[in-house]
Amino acid sequence: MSKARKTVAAPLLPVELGLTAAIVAVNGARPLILTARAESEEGRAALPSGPFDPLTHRTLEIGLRAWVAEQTGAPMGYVEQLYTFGDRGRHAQAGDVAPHAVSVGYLALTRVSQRAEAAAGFRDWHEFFPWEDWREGRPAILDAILPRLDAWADAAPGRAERVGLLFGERRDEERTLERYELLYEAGLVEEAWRDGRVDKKPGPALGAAMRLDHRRILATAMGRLRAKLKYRPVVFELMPPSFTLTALQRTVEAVAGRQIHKQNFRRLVESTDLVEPTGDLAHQTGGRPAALYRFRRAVVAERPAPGLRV
Amino acid sequence: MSKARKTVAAPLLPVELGLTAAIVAVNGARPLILTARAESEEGRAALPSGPFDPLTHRTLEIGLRAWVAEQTGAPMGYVEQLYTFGDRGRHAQAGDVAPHAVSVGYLALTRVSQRAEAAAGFRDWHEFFPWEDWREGRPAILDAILPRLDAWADAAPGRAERVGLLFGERRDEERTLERYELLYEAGLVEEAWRDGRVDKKPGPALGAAMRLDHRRILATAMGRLRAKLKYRPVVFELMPPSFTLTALQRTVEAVAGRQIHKQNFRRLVESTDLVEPTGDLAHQTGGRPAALYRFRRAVVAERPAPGLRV
DNA sequence: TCAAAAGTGTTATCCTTACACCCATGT
DNA sequence: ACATGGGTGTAAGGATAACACTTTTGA
Repeated sequence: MSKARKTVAAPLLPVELGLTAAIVAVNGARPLILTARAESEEGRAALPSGPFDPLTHRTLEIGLRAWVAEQTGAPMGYVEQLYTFGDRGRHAQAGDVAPHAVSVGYLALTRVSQRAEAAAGFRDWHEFFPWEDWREGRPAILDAILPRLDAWADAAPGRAERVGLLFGERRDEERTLERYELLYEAGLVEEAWRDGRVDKKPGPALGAAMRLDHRRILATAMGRLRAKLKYRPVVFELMPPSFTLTALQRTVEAVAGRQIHKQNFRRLVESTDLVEPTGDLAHQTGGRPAALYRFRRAVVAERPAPGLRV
Repeated sequence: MSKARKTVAAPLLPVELGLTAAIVAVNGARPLILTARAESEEGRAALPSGPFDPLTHRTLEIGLRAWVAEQTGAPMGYVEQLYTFGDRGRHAQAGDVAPHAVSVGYLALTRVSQRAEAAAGFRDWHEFFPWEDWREGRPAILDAILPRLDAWADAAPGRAERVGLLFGERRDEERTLERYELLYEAGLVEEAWRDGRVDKKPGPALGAAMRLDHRRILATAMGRLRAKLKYRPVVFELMPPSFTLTALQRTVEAVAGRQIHKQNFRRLVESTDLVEPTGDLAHQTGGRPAALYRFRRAVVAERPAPGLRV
């Protein structure tokens, strides 16, 4: 604690900086992630990513918006920085061309039309995280996962508690990253043995793998989004201008990965003043027509933490 | 939404990457931030910062730990990445030598001995954020701040709501960054006119300024720490191995910047099983001796979100 | 004996959760 | 007429917030 007064003013070393985006949309009840089919790495899915060009872009976020608009043609509404990944493991497979590239991960929210979905490269995020969908109750795939995790947990103390906490009924839906990292440690996802960190375990790899550490970035995005729903009105970035309360609920459920009690959800939405009726009705519901609502942008200025504390 | 399948594989452009740390400790009732006296910029306080050297450090965090240990001699316990700042504004004053340096900000928690505090460069964080200390009720400095903010708010619609929401009695203590940024927008902090973004407003600058955007990083660190207290047992990184419940409360209050109801705090601590009695008593309390407690590390494995939801 | 801080008991209120039924429409 | 989803009322339980008083020690 003696020389704390000295600032290192040595010249910084150049590093290659990439920007990677987890662009999320919801279509009906399907949570979607925009993928770019990678040309290398055996066609594994990748998140769209591009370089940060400090000469043309004033800030990181401006750089991101620029090339996502260029690649997807759709402007992103909500954009939020997630995390900066500087792990050497990222490039274990990449031929060591750039063993130290640093990548800044972003979460972006957008809307997608019914038909543009597949054409644009959107895929259900549960293809990559099948264990995260508890909307129909405990996902069946856990019957395949838990025995393998239990076997791994038996080999060291403390592991069993982590498994129970992250994958049990009482799990916290926001801890998607920790769940993925646990599966990585346990050698059950392809990335783990591809990076050469952990030996391949017997049995199939869990979920579709992604390029580099993109699945980790997606896990981070999912967790952050699930957490953010509760205290910021971000769901509305995923909704069309007017929507029914059931559509809103389906969207929240798609993101949160679990069912929500209908009445309580409605009371919550009403009590928060997040929406107001447009006066119109939706008739294509299959049953009684539903009242249409729109987001009240004003709440953001009124309440300290407007969100849907489901 | 048409060409989303193409991954940009163009070579990344080199960028200078720095690591900046907000190293926090609490001494008694004083929340502290470790500063490095900057040699340039008229002796303004700076956060310790250093370059990321990709050749010697495997990850960003390892790089950070290495040079903080080197500079301060004290190993950091808890370390968490905050945000990556790539704003050109950072260097408006720096002579345009490196107009596009990117800096990764970190929050670190450490313990400080009674006497090492000043010698090591620790300063009360309220020197930089005097409006954040509501422990004795509404801070007096608001009498000087609010009229100036109100004047600024009168010039455009919507501003008054933001001011009320961020600086009123019902404010959210976690939104330190937004408060700082509002003062920046309003031209009331030195950084605002130093960066040339906003004209200097009449009246003194609020709080002590810091080098570059270090005060913004500190604001981010304070907000993140205040939020984290509530769902992770991070306070204990600031406590000695054994402590009284009152000392724990003082520490939480120092970080949160507000008073806590004694009985409710104690019940909360008990109900969460975060601590256990050591069996010893502290006699230097000035009154009745207090029971000493220690942190129960086991809770982390037991409960989904262990923290002090004050 | 008294100042100073430790430590406890109780109540009112709000929020969360759960449950079950009726309503309006398109087919 | 009936299937389908829209829409509501109410009650129990737990968490939170507010209150004031007793206890134990060092000086």
